[in-house]
Amino acid sequence: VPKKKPYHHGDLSSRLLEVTAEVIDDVGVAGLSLREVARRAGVSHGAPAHHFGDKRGLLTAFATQGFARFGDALEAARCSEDSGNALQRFEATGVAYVQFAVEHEAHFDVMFRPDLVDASDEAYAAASTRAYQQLLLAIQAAQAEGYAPGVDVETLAVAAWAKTHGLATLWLEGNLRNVTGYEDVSALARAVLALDKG
Amino acid sequence: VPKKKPYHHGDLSSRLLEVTAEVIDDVGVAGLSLREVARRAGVSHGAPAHHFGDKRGLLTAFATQGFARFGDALEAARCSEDSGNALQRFEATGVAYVQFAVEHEAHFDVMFRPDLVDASDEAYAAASTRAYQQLLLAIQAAQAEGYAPGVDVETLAVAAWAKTHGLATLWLEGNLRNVTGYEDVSALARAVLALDKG
DNA sequence: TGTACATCAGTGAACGCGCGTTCACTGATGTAC
DNA sequence: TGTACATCAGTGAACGCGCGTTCACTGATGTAC
Repeated sequence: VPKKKPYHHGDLSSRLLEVTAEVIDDVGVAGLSLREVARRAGVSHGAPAHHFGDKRGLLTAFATQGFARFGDALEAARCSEDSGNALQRFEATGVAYVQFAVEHEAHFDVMFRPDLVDASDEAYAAASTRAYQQLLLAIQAAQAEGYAPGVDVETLAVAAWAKTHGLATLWLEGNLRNVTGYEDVSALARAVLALDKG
Repeated sequence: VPKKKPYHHGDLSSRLLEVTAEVIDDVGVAGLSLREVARRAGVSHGAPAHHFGDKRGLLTAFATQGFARFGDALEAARCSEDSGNALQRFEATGVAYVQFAVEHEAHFDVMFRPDLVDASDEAYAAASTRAYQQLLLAIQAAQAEGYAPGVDVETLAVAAWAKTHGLATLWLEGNLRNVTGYEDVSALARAVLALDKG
């Protein structure tokens, strides 16, 4: 299948999203500007508006891309066949949550920011819902195998979400820098998430 | 004890901190500017620099104030005599964490932001350490009464912190808006934190 | 194959804006005698 | 009580900056015939 022959740049809108990640890595979300993104993409400062309308548009597309990849990562963990039972896969999904945040900090920093993003955007909503579904499915599977019998799924979901999201944000903000005794974030996440086994 | 007679305004630096909270409530941390703070305090735009040096200085003082109040709130919950045993007080401390975040959103939004704050500021470091101590003390007391025997305190602390911090941030960012069946955040927090009892 | 035309990606000048910071100053307050 | 002086809180003009957005445009690409 031959790629669509693009116009001038080739594939500017993808490239702008890549550059967005780089800029956020360098100067943070707050420091991101359309003009800097354009500059690094080697394109005039008006170009991004052509593809994304405005700054919010760019960030919405960026967050959507993040949620798509996030959903993939969670699904992969949830469906992994390495671990025998559903409870283990549930834990692995939680670890994947934290790992994704650390490995894709730029995306993660924008994904949950309704102040920066157009939350009513259809693609955005769909991608974030799909990611959340992975968490729910992992919990339901674990519960079907006897985990937390009789407890409301929604409550379990909030608990799992809070724990992983809290770990991720605390780590990214540098608040866990003093925690010793763990090789990396994943090891810490594994230890923390294993606590409420059974 | 008569109050110190102040200079012109009376107590401008306290007032500036109050106004900072109002501005953040209205336009978010990202939208905060020294000029707007000065404007709302009815003072020239150069005045804040006089008290706080620069923007980072203002935010550092604001975050420090937040941590001081936060520490008080956690300590009050940890030492509350309403609940009989240490495990209950540990849970109450967690609920207080979430409750503080929701009731003092402006402060909370700045407290954990090393990108906005001078983390090496002594008063800031002291206030945040003190708050963290409350969490540790609550856990140690619970453990002394048989909670999570043999588990590393640090791991327990990270788990508790992650859970409460995650709840708080998810709630504040509006991500738990769809969760039904709970009267308010505190009820949700209570349910979530009660899960890993025993 | 060649030509005329339509499309649309990207340009670059221009706009108006609010910001943080600096700095010489004013004038209110407190203090020494 | 009164006067001279020192302190310092707050003023306001000025600076230079980068930003988001708009818009008439250029010119490369694709298409119809």
